[in-house]
Amino acid sequence: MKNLTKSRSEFAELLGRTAQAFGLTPSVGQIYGLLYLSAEPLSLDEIAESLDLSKASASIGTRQLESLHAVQVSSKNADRRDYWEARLEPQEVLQKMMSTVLAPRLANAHDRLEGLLERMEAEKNSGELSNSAFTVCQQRIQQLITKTNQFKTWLPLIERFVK
Amino acid sequence: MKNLTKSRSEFAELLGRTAQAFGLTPSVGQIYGLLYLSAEPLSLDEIAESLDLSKASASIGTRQLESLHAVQVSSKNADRRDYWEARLEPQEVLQKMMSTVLAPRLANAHDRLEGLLERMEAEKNSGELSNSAFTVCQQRIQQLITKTNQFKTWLPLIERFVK
DNA sequence: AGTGGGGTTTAGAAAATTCTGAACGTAGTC
DNA sequence: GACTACGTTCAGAATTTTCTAAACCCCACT
Repeated sequence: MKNLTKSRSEFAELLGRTAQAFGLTPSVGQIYGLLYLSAEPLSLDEIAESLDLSKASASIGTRQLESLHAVQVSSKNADRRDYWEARLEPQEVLQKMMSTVLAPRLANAHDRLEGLLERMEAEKNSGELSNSAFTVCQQRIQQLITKTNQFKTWLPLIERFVK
Repeated sequence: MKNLTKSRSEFAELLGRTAQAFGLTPSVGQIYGLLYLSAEPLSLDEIAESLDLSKASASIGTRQLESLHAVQVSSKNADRRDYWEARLEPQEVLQKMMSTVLAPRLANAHDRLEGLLERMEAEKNSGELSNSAFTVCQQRIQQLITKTNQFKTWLPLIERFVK
């Protein structure tokens, strides 16, 4: 990483690993880390240069961060470059991620579990699954469905906490 | 996956992907999924056979799940095999993960940020970092530290919610 | 003490993910 | 209407993660 002090690039790497923990790529986290400590907005080339990334990665990364509302783009006039800057409220980024990433996944999981229950009933009827095995499965999956429903209810509450 | 009905192996795969979202390996999730729907405890060989995994993966996976309190091991007498069964309360597994995985990471992140601040001050004094740039960095990292502290406070509260 | 059935370890194979270079599209400028 | 400076796309290279096979250890039984 050129162009950055040791500690600023260390910060970027820290955020890179953090991003991974959230299922994002390291470079996305690094970009956010870079912008988060930057006094002014940076162009794509500056980002790629500072973090020693290809422009391609920088482009993909910034767009993804934008879709997560973690950064915003602007343009200095008389310059056709895009300039990127971090939104400085990590809580809001987190909140957005919860509603745009976590919530849909939860809904998806819920649907899959429902579908699974149906297919298991079919397997019971066709004899592939013994009655007693089915009972166990049904009961446990039902419990899981209930829990995901509960969690869905709590999610907005947790969001407000985090904010 | 031999030995399992279509829907049971689908459930295992679903949990495999879910596990990845939590930073675990797919096989770990699959094993939990298998045990979660199993009426009786299973031996290592049965797990490997059912999920089409090597015994090595099964061994590593079960041990990791044990450390997360997601499964427990027992032995039928007159049989030296280990028999594994799922703990059926996913909430408690989640809670345990929060305290054993999330909390230490938070603490670690906190320490790193503190260290970073110090090193940045040094960089300012040595002239590597301009005064104005330092001010921005300091302020923003400080904000981050404050937030992680807040989050640390909330964590136990959230844990109780999830349970 | 030797044997066999169990679990664990680990070097490296396989798979999955992430990143890059090169080609492309587009809009502003001369 | 060619040129240039920018962002984007995508095939495949590079890296990282995950899994496996084989060697190993340990204990129970003989």
